[in-house]
Amino acid sequence: MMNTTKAAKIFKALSHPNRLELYLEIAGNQESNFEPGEECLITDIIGALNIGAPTISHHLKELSNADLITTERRGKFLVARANRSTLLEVIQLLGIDR
Amino acid sequence: MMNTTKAAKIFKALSHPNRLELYLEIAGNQESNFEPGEECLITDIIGALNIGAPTISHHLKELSNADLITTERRGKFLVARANRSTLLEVIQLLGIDR
DNA sequence: TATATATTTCGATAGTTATCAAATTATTTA
DNA sequence: TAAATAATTTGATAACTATCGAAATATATA
Repeated sequence: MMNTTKAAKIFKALSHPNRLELYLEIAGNQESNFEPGEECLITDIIGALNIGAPTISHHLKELSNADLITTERRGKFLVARANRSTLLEVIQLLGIDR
Repeated sequence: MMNTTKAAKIFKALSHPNRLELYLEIAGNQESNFEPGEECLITDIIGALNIGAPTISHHLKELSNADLITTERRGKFLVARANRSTLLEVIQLLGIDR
């Protein structure tokens, strides 16, 4: 269920430039490929963003805790996917459509 | 212009439960009254939320810095109004509509 | 099995911030 | 003008967090 506490947590997850960039990278890669098989590989993102792997790991956990993404290990790699529904719910709370 | 830095700042402004509550109070009061004269009086909010006036003042400044609200002094009182357009812009950045 | 690669955990640090009490400023009203 | 009300500023503190390097773990591959 969505409430202000949960919503604040979601916004917090998106409140840091690097972490927001990370989320957009994950959400963006997802939408640019229609194949379900072409998810976002974290190892590629680490190269693109200018922060170390430990920090990426930390950020991923926060995005995951906020239900903004899901992650899945595929062999040696980590695959991330964006949860559009979480974003939709929190936007509804803001009542932007009224 | 909207970019990730600006967007992160907006999300940060909404990332604290009390401040989000404050924003929703401002945005909510606004929509419940159609008269432009019936804005949201801060003095009423201070009674409703469980935090002191200095903290409210601090939060208002952050919401204002993020362009989420505008404030105006009316005599002894402060009046707040929500900026819907800022919210719309940041939602567009998230690409939820694609 | 030994090495290489990908990610996470740990420990530490520097910077940020939500909150309050006290004092101050702005405005109205008695 | 004096007192009351509304809001802000100041100064302090406790809690949080983004980041890193180093070490540990997981997995694949030579």
